[in-house]
Amino acid sequence: MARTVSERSDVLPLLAEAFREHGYEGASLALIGEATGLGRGSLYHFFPGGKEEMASAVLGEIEAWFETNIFRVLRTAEHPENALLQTLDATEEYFRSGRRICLVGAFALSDTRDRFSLSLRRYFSEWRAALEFALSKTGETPAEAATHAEEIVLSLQGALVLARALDDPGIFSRAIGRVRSRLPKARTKRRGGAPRLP
Amino acid sequence: MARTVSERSDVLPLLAEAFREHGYEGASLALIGEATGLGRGSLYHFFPGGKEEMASAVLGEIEAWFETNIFRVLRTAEHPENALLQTLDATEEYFRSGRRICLVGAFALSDTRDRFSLSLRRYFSEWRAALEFALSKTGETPAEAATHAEEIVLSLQGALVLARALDDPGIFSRAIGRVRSRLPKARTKRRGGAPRLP
DNA sequence: TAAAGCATGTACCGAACGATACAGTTTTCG
DNA sequence: CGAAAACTGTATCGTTCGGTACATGCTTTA
Repeated sequence: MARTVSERSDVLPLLAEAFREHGYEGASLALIGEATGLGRGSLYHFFPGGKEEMASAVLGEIEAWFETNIFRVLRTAEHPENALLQTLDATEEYFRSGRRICLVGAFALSDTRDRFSLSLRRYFSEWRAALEFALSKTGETPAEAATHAEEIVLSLQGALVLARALDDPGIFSRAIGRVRSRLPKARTKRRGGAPRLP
Repeated sequence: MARTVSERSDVLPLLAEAFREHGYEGASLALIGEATGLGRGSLYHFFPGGKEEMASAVLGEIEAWFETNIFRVLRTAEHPENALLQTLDATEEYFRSGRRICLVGAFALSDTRDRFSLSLRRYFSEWRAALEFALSKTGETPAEAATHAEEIVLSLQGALVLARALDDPGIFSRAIGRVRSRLPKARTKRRGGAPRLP
């Protein structure tokens, strides 16, 4: 009765969506099975550790995505001003302009926080550190950069909460816009090398 | 086997604490019974509607507290600048300087959002509206006041998320401080009567 | 003090939970 | 081809879930 070959990585997005919609406790195995199209057997084949391993894997993939598309970009950019704008765009797209919640933030406010505290800390502190690094490269003082970075992460998270509660994604877009407008201005002079995204 | 007379209002804070710690789904009746010291019988005597009514009552009490201590103060203050500072202090105290999460925010990010969507909307929109009103009375333009109010609520919520995730209450205190410093300055001149704003 | 009504603890219910066992089916590869 | 490995659906485990029933005892009224 086996079906076509599935890969663990294939079900991760579906799994993530299920946890996003229902939370850790709320996502029952029946629900997860429905969301992924997999039976309990398959689920436990891919994730022997059960529900906890499923959530852990989802968090891992989220971290990996942010590491690739946000943190690394901020850390390695030649032009930090452009990198900041670029990662802000990527963030807005990732959260579907406020229609999608941050699973990490949701976990942080739930009682699953303790279970995944390491992942949660890493996610937020890396984000903050990467922003801080890029901001300080734009010429902000260490103190300014630290405060500014913290405020950016916090604004995005708060905007997601509010957007969700008021069912108004515009709140998130506006918050992103405000963050963008407070960024150090990018140099207008474009050097000949490899121009960053427009 | 009855014990001393309890009042419904007596158990609400304990109930709130249980929901804060474990979330709606995570707070089982066994846990709630333990937290409140009440058996299922008493619980269902006070809250015939079961768990949903318990959570509803808790949200109601939270709303009432904010209405009294925050929203009304902002709406009826003679000196909005002072009211803003005062309610900010009250907010910091309420959230125990970042050590306590916002149950309403937590609910907003969980799958219980739909169940209590009305309460969640009311809480945040009243908060925002009250801030907006007070800010516009300080002389901010309607557009400025609206944006500013939204940003304050959002910052506080985001700070609570971050403080929880990073286990660093200081994040919340710093955020409050930043909000405070961006408030329109209160007039130092104190007139005897009831001074109106220009 | 006796009746009345409220408050409470205990036992219990069916349903759903997370998890496991296992047989059956497909894929892989020598 | 044929055996080993990978995969998946079903049945079922023991537990816990939210919720109910009810007898017992306390507090209040008279």
